[in-house]
Amino acid sequence: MSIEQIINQIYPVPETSAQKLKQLVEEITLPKGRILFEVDKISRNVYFLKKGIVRAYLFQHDTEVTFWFGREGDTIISMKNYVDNKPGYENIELLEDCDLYRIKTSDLRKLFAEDIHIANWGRRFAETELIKVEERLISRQFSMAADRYQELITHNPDLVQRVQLCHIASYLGITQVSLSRIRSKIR
Amino acid sequence: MSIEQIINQIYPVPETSAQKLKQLVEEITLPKGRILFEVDKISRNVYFLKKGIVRAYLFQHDTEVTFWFGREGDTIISMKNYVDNKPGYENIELLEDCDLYRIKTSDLRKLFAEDIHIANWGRRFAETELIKVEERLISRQFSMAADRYQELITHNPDLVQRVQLCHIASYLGITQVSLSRIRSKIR
DNA sequence: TATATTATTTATCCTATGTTAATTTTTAGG
DNA sequence: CCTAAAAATTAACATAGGATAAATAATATA
Repeated sequence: MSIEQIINQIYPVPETSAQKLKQLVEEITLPKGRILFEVDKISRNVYFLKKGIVRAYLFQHDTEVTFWFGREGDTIISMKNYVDNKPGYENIELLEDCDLYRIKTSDLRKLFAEDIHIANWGRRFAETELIKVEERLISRQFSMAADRYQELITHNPDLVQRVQLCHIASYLGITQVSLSRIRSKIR
Repeated sequence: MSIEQIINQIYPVPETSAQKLKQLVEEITLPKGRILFEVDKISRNVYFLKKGIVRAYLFQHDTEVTFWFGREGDTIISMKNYVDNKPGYENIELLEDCDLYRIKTSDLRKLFAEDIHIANWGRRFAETELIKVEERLISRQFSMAADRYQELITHNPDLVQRVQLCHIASYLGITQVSLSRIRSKIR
C-alpha cells in the first residue's frame, strides 16, 4: 500500500498538501517482535503500516491486555503521546516483519499549524478513529464473548490466521481458555 | 459555563476565530426528557452543554445501553452524524432541564474549511474525545464491575447523585440488579 | 530428525453476573 | 398528606466465563 493511498484513504487532500506530507515520510523495515512504542515513554514518531500486522497492549493486574490490532493501511500511533505529548500507556509490538512509513510528530504538528488541508486531514483521522473505538466499546458493552468472536471472524477472518489466539482472547476481553471453549463449540 | 470557556477549554483559539464560532451559536433551554438526537436520523446540529446532564444510549437486543454521559462543558454530538453525515446509531436524552449552545453542523464545516485555527480546534476535540473513549474501553476490558463502579464514584461522585442507577448500571455494562448487589456489599 | 519450547485445548471446579420475581423505597400528582 | 407509578433492592436460581492444572499440538532449534 503506497503512502499516497494511505494518506488519501484517511481523507483526500490536494496534491500539494500530499506532497508536503510525503516529503517528511521515511520508509523503514523492522523485524517481528520489535516494540514500536513503549509504556511511559514518549515517541517522536507516527507510523503508517505498509505491510504487516501489529498490536497495542498494556498491563492490567500483571496481565497483558491487547486492545488494538493494526494492519496494512493503518496508522500506528500512541494517542496520549501524539495528542498531549505525554508518555503513552501502551506498548505496540510488531507481530510480523513490517514495512512502515515513519513521520516525526513534530513535523506533522508543523504541517497542522500551517496547512489547513492537513489540519482537516488530521481532524478527520481522529474522528474516524473515534467512531471505530466507540463502536468497539458499544459492541463489548452488551454482547457475549461468543458473539463478539463470531463477529470478529466474520469481519476480520485474516486476524485469526495471522495472530496468536492468546492475543485474540485478550482483545475480546476473555481468557485464552475461554476462547478455546468457544472455538470448540463452534466446530 | 460560558461559550468562550467551553470553546477554549477544548483548545484555545485566537480571539478572532472564537468570535466566528460565537456568532454561529444560539442559546436554548430544553426540558428534561427531550431527545436531542435520535437513532437513524440525521441531526443538523452540534450542542455544547452549558448546564444539565444528558446520556447517549442505543438498543441492543431490546435493551437500552447507555454508553456516555455528558455534563456541563461537554460537547453533545452524534459522531456518525457529524463525521460522515450519516444517520447516528444513538439516542441522546436530556436527564435534566438543560441550557445548551447550539451550532449548525454545516456552519461548523464551513469554518473548518476556511479557518485553520478552527480546523485544529476540531482536530483537537476529536483527539481528546478519542483518548477518553479508548481509556474507557481499556478499563472495561479487564476490570470487574465492582472495581469499575468504585472508580466511577471516585472520579465522578456527582454522577451517581444525578443519574438513575439503571443508567449507571448500563454504562458499567452490568444489570441494575447486579449493581444493587455491588452497592450493598460496599455499605 | 529429535528435543525443547511455546501455543492451544480439555477438564474440573468456582465465582461473578444474568434472569426472574417479589418486596421495599422513592418520586410525582392529585 | 395520600396514592399511584417508578426506581431500587433483595432473594433464589442459572450460566458464562475465570483459575488452575494437565494433556496435546505446533513451532523452533540443535
